[in-house]
Amino acid sequence: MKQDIFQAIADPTRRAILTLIAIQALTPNAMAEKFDMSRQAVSKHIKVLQECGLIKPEQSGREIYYHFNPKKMKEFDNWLAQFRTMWETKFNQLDKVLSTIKKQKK
Amino acid sequence: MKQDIFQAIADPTRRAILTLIAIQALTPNAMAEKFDMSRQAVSKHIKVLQECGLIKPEQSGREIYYHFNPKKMKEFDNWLAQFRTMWETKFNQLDKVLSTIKKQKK
DNA sequence: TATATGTGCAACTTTTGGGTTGCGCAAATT
DNA sequence: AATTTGCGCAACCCAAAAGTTGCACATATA
Repeated sequence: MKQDIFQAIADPTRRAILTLIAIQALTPNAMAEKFDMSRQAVSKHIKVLQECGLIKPEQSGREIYYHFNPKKMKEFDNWLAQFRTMWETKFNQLDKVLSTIKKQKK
Repeated sequence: MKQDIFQAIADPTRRAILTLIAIQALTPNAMAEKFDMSRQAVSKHIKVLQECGLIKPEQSGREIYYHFNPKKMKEFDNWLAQFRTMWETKFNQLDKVLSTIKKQKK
């Protein structure tokens, strides 16, 4: 099951994980302690995040440190770019488009 | 049921709707024709998008044109901002953090 | 006024997703 | 060598979400 980066971010726990490990890499157990949640539940979220490339594992003995992958997160930024001009321009172009459609109907 | 903007964006059909109406406002029927999907299914997605404020309805007789709300989308951009510095800096700070943790363990 | 069209709402079915439990394995500890 | 610890994997349960069907209602059109 190939995971989607948008779907990965939809879950609030996974967003919290990303915010945490953006500061410092953590093991699954360490994450589970931060949230009031079982290790296995956290592990499932880790799997989703890892499958879509948002986090990367780093083995250290029997512990695994997961760290954040900013490059993958940039894909969001790329997707958002198509809308960015719309909130940056004070002059709202949507109203223009809408009225244009209405005129065409007449 | 208050909808979450992250969850709203998670669905590929809803993202397609946003991309479509960012260009020009559309009615539910017009959207359903674009996708291979029933009007009612599209209407459900519309409801989700509307509840979280990403789109706004504009009544015109018996038709309803839904248009994109860029301001709401900017909330997503705001959340993304916390990670932006990480992919902008060429020098990857994560490796530093990771090695720091390892040292602390010793 | 009768009919067609565009829409939302509610009930139902099917699929997906988050969480728990139980297990096995490998690395550390005794 | 035996035990503890950290982890992933698989099976299962339950809640939520996506899609379908049927309906009601309001606005156009004949």
